[in-house]
Amino acid sequence: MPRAGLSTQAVVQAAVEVIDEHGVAALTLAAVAARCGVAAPSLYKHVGGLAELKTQVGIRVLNELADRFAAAAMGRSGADAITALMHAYRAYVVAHPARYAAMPVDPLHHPELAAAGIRQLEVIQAALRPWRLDPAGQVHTIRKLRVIAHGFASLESAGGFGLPEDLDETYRQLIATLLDSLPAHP
Amino acid sequence: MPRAGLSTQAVVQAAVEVIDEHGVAALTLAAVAARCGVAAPSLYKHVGGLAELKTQVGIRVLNELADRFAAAAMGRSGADAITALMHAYRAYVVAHPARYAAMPVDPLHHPELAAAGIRQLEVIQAALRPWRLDPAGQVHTIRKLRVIAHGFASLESAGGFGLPEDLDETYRQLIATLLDSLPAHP
DNA sequence: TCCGTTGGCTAATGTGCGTAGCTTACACGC
DNA sequence: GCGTGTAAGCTACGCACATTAGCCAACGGA
Repeated sequence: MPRAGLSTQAVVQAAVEVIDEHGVAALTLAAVAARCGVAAPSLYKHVGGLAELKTQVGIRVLNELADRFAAAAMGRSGADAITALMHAYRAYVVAHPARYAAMPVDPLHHPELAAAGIRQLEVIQAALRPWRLDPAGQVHTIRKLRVIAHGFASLESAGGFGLPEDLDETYRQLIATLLDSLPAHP
Repeated sequence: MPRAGLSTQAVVQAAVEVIDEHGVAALTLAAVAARCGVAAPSLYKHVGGLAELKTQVGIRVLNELADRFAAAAMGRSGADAITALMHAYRAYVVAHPARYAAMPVDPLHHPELAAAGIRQLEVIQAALRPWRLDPAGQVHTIRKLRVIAHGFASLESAGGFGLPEDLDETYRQLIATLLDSLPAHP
């Protein structure tokens, strides 16, 4: 009985691969165990169960997106930075459509996910700084950016757009319109 | 052995009630059967199985929303009509948050759902008529409306907004910004 | 009243989650 | 090199759910 040498992160990695290949609905402990070359109950040595595994996957995905955010915002500011963030969001979802469906929509309500969610938030807040928005204005602006990014991404990743052509143009228009609606900044 | 007097529509109705009360993840044949006062296998006399039941629920929800659309657009035109449609969308989702999660995002790709999806589309196309958009402009505009409505609704119904106050204002701003971005019409 | 159809049932199978309890590989101390 | 404790694997089991098979009774029309 040689050991497989698993770890929590290895199990999460296998779960992400299962999702990428077969969709989020195919994430079962049986599938993950098979991919790890292990019997299903053995996974309980590394994760608390299916629910916890899904939470871990959520954390992983949130952090991956936060990494992309940080990279996209680096060296940019103002409208340029916001545009780069919005395109980084979409690029991640296009690269990993199934994985996006595993990203929790309300991370701040879950203690384990909150840290990863706040990482994303901070990058956006920094990018908005040049506008010197009042707190309420900042809340509305972040919400509107999120509505557009999430709305577009969830529709695109779920195949919700009938005609695939010109999606870039639609997304560009959405971003441009939102930026135009912000007050001018120096 | 008295009969329960079920029908396909009665089973779908029970499924919608289960979703409303316990969330879309709780939609199981066992739960629907219990609500109907029937053993689970008996449901197969009325629906083909869980997958088909979910499709039927999707059709029901799509049509309910299309009904709201038709009612909201009646007697209005132009920006007034678009605004009414957007608020009808959100009002439906606020009234039935769990049900919204059962609404398929890509109805046009499924023959059984397409008719209900097209009903919605036609109401929006009619409301946009005063702008006399060229076909590409119409596609982009409908997509943008959908991104905003679906993005906002899915975040709101999933508890994705941290602060509940002022959500009306955020949504109003999104609609107003989009309408402002359209060319003026006579 | 008779009989075919139809809507209900029980029984059984397969899959998946999760628990209990056993065994053994491996790292560490001597 | 040799115990030995821990932890990583295992099998066996119970439960929930979807689905199929096959039985039986209720209902409605001739």
